[in-house]
Amino acid sequence: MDSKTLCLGALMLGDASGYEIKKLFEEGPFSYFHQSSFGSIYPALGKLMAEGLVTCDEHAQEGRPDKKVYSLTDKGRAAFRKALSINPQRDRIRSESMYMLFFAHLLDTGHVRKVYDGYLEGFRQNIECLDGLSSDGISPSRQFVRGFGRTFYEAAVKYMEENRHMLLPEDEAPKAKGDKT
Amino acid sequence: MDSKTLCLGALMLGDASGYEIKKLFEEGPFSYFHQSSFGSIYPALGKLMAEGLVTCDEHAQEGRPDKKVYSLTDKGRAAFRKALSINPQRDRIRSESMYMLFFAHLLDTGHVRKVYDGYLEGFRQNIECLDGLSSDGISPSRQFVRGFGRTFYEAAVKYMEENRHMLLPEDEAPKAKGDKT
DNA sequence: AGCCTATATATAGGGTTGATATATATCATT
DNA sequence: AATGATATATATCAACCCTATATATAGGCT
Repeated sequence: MDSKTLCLGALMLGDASGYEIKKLFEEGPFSYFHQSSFGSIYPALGKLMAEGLVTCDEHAQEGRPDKKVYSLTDKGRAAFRKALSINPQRDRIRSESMYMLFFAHLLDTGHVRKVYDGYLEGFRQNIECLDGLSSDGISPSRQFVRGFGRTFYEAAVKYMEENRHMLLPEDEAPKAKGDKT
Repeated sequence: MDSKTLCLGALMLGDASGYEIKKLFEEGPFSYFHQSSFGSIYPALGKLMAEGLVTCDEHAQEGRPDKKVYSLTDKGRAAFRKALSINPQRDRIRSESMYMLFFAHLLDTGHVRKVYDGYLEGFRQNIECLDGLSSDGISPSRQFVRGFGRTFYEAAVKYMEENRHMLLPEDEAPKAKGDKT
């Protein structure tokens, strides 16, 4: 799914600037299952403009740089639907943490611990973020996707809490004792 | 994590050709959490050779093209450990299926159904694949990662089976009745 | 014959990433 | 005062990766 389609989808949620679109992929609803960077967003928006799929209003702001707010045209909305009517490609995942954990037996224990705990904490934070979101007025689709993400994070936390001993066997005994006192 | 490091890791599992390395990322143990393509593997192997991190033996084969089998040098092993001792970057995920399901309310029901069922079936197949693998002699690290993947796929299947009504409400009633007869 | 599959190596063009630059501000620290 | 951090904004570049393609060797199917 190319960046043009990703931007079209972002604008389906409402008019937005390039920066705001980036935020949707970085911290917003898309961040859990897709990504896109400035280097691809701005050229994509330019192309969408050239193709008549979006329009752009430049707004001056106080205390901030000017802002270009992009809107979908009818043509853009139609193009978006069309782009989403294809067969989806397979999910693509790149996890450096998981790659490192795969080779944990070759790595320094302290480093494995750091990677492990950082990864686990990341999942916990994702759950917190999701739980802090309002579900007022969002579509069932969006609720579905959010719930899917939450399910995954919870399963990850649970698995990692229960199976830490597989990678960090020496952490288990002293920690369990500490908790009991 | 660049393709050089990915190839070094692949060779930690044993000597391999470029094609075999690709297979590790396409269908093998790495396929669940990383990816790498011919377009990056072959140039990476070339660089690793130039840097003295791998060596390469060319083998003639019967009925098949010649095969270049790459091996790690000690220098390559050390470089691999070093590359894995950094802080991992965040996971990167791109899911066209999930992106489409996010916008399911805007799409044709038949298409949503197809995406949904295809996605669900993909998770089921991943579980089958994992279950068909032997766990003889693999490291705890590798078992951990495999178990993590399985946990995720199972959670995904469960969630999708239980929440299909959110995206395909009209599918629920007739199907449930069909099962009861 | 053409197409598909599998095993193999290799590459080109296009797209993406992460870093960077610039701008406008505020705040905190040295 | 200077520096660094943060946030909001637009924009770009070099390096990297992906997809598609080419080629080779073979077998199977239409």
